[in-house]
Amino acid sequence: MFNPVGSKVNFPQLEENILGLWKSKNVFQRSVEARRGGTRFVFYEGPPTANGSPGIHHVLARVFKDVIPRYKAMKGYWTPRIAGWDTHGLPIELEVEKELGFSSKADIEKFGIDKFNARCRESVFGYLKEWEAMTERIAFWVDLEHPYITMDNDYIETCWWAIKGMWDKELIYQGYKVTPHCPRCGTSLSSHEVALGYQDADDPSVYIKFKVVKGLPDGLSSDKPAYFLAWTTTPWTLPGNTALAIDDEAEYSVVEVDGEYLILADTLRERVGLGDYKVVGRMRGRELVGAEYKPLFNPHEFGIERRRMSSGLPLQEAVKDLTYRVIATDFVSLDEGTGIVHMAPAYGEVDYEAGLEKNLDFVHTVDLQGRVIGTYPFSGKFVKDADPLILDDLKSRGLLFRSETIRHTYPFCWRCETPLLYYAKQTWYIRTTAVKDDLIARNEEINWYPEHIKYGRFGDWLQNNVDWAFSRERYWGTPLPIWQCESCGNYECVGSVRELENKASFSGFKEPLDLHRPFVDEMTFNCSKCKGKMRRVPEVIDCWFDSGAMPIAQHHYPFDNEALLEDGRFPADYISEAVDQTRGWFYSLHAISTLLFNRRCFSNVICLGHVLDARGEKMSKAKGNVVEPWAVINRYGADALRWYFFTSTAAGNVYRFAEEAVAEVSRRFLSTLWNVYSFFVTYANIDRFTPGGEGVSSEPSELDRWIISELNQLVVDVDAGLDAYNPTEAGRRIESFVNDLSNWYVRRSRRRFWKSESDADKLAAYTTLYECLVALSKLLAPFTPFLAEEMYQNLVGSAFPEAPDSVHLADFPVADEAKIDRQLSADIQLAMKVSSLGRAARSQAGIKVRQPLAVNYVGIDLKGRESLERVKPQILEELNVKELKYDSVENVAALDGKGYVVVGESPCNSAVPTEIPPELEAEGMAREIVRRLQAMRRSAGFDIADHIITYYQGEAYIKQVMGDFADYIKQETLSRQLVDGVPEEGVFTERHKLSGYDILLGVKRLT
RNA sequence: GGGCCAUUAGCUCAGUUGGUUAGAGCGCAGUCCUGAUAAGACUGAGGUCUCUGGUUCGAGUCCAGAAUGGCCCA
Repeated sequence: MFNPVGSKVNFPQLEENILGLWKSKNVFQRSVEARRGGTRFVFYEGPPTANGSPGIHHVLARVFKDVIPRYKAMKGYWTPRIAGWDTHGLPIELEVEKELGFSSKADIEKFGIDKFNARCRESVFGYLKEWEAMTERIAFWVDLEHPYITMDNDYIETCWWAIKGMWDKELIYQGYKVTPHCPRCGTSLSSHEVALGYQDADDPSVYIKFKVVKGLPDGLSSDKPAYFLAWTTTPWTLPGNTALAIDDEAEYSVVEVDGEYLILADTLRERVGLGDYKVVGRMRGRELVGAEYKPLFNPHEFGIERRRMSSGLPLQEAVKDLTYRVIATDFVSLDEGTGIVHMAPAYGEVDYEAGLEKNLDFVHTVDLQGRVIGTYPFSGKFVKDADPLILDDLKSRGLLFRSETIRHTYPFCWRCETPLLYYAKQTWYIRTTAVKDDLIARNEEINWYPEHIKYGRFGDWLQNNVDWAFSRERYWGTPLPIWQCESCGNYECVGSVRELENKASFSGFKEPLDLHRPFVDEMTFNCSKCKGKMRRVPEVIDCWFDSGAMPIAQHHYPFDNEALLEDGRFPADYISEAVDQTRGWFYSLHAISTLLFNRRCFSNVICLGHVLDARGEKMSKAKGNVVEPWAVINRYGADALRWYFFTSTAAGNVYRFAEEAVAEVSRRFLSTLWNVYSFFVTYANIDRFTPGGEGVSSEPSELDRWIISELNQLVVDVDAGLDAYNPTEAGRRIESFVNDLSNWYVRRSRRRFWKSESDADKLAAYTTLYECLVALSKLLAPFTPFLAEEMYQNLVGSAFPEAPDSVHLADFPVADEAKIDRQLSADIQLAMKVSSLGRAARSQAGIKVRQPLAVNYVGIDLKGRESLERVKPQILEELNVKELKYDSVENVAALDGKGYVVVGESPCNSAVPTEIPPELEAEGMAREIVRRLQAMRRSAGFDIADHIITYYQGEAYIKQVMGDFADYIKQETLSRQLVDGVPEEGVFTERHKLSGYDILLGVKRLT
């Protein structure tokens, strides 16, 4: 006997029970260990940070992370899954700063880096409990008891080892990077922070004249001075100017103004206010390239260093008549300004990039507090205060053409509202460009889902690879393991704790070991070159490096697990994260593994779309459209949410999330399946059906063979879908199978289950439906692990004590392809279509299906007739007709209006007669009475299997029908007797009017 | 400003190498069936396939441009 299953179900409650079962039986660990001998299937968990509560998008990622390993485990792979936590990084620092009310790095240093980092360490697991609860509740099976943690000493040590490996290959270097810098806080801001602080601001909008000294275009008299006209909104960057940029395709004009020549883009003459002046020459931009001009301020005259942007930034000697060149770049705008762009490589990212490419000079005229340095008249001023003084100076020298103000959006520090300066700072780089070809080649070996990421977003990113600026001037992170000699400037990179301890005159070690700042900063040793004191550089590293090093760092490679790279634990077979990780974790994994080993890091990756709100807009606290995952799970259950994520759209698309969509999934799919399951258990218990019992070697009916054929095809398709990392297709196939199972197989089979005699046909029906439900529980196990388990426990657990005691320990179904009958499948499909047409014809003729008809004509070709003939009984029953007759489509169409109603057109149509002979009308009446009696049984609260006595009273026609169809009525309603007379006292009684005849019916339960 | 993705019925989504009349679910209206019943079936209404051009005998599908939304960069 199976446990009784009601038609109503509380999924969240069911799931909580299953969680208890898994825990008590230790099912997750066993599902891994049971396959220990199998081929290893490696999953890498991209570590989330646990210092915020998990959102709905985390649920999406986690269920995709879950479904594939579950499937692989059922396919016999050994698939341990290790959890991980990302514990470093700016967001954590910012939160602690907020807690402490800090506004700058100076506050942190005053507070003490040790105390600050201790706070960070406490805060990183602020939401750990919630993360663990969520992970468990949605059935993401991952080993939470032994996670890797990026702040552990061992983890950091592997990062050091990796950095040292790159250092030894000369892939690490120090360079400049232009970053948004807050001069008050003294720190760079991340792009995320910059985005927080855009505001409208009034700034200067000035046109500056740069005097041409060489390369003046031909045909211009050299007796008049010529100037390049350039535009800027940041006058303070002008002393840092080292080049002018033009567009080499654009047309430039020379305009004569008050005895001077001004050069600018022709299309911008009008805008600049020179439209009415005489154009004395025109040329392509490329003709201007190489022309030389005199700097506005020669740095050597103001005590400023001039460096060359080649490797090492060599200092340049003082030059009295310094000139700079005009270069061509591809970012010169012809929509605003003058078409000639002022370039200050120290204060602009594109400027800096162009500087590297064109080997320009590099001049810093501002310090990190935003004050002008050197001996300018405006030195010592904050840059914004220096602006007007600079303009006055230029004006006095006749170099200011026009000066206005402009209102535009400019980034400000989100903490202190100070305007940000783009500022070139020293940064440590990883020379990823040195392995660009390898990065691209290794990407060839990765299967991306969706495919377009491979050569699109990710491939493009690799094609345009730039070196990885991986140092951060922060506190809570993996310290950069580079020490510098105080006296000779020599750098040494350290690759392990032991290496550090063994350095000459090493000191500063404190128990217990903590590789974070400030403790690591206190560790010093002697320079191998000059015996000077080596101190660690102040930077920590980008936390993307931490997470990208997880394949090795989680195993403390190579200090432990020396065989890691060869023992099947590398690379990953599978990872999955959302699409924003293409330049985050996907890249850091790929880059580190290519740099160190020139091997791919993962073989298959599902790249998920983002979860947006129902209107397709980003969820944000400000908009108040954030979906709380617990609310959804507590209402509909984790399976419903999982199924929604798997099947609602292709994994790479955005998800338009609405709670109602989860409700629909629950109704449409989970409830339908549950109904089938409940139906089966209810009747199987009544008939004491025992699966696998010795018994009648039953002859499966056409219908049974059909659903078994469909089932085996389903197994093939689901297996293929999951094997191709496409849970969406696989899930949708299951959905359509369940629909067929419920709406055709079960509906068509109902009579077989509730008929009284237990014959071979009945047994075949039970056996077939049982097989379908058990197979479904296994197919669904990776997708909806709770419902699958519930069904499995009841269907298999009770009948086969020797079977695995969890569906997640079972093997994935294997299709018996011999049972796939494509012809039969096509036959039934056609039967469904013909039934549909027949019902439509009845509907138009106004004849209900309960009314039997003598014949239904089907217009169809010969091949179709053969098909239908094979499944004829099903159609006769479905349409409630005595006979199915075939003819050509034309002949059937011709019946329309001649006593028939015809529906459909090529390739088939259907005709039903409108006249009903009396004997069929009586039969219809009998069925009508049966239906009323059935409804009354239910209203009276009888059990399905209760036998009854039926009372009736009515006119002669009713009595005749009751008599003629007595056997039928008795059988259908489980009536022992049909009594023509007044029901006894207390009998459930109803009065009906059927086709104009009054009838009184009573039902009495027999005990 | 650049790159990638998306845009198909009121809503959520399918739509294969270009090929007959563009489909499903939900919702809506109506009818039916019913001991799976807070399900189910059928019918109907609902589409300038975002827009503009192009290639082609033929475009939802290929190409170019634009718009809107999303993501990543700047």
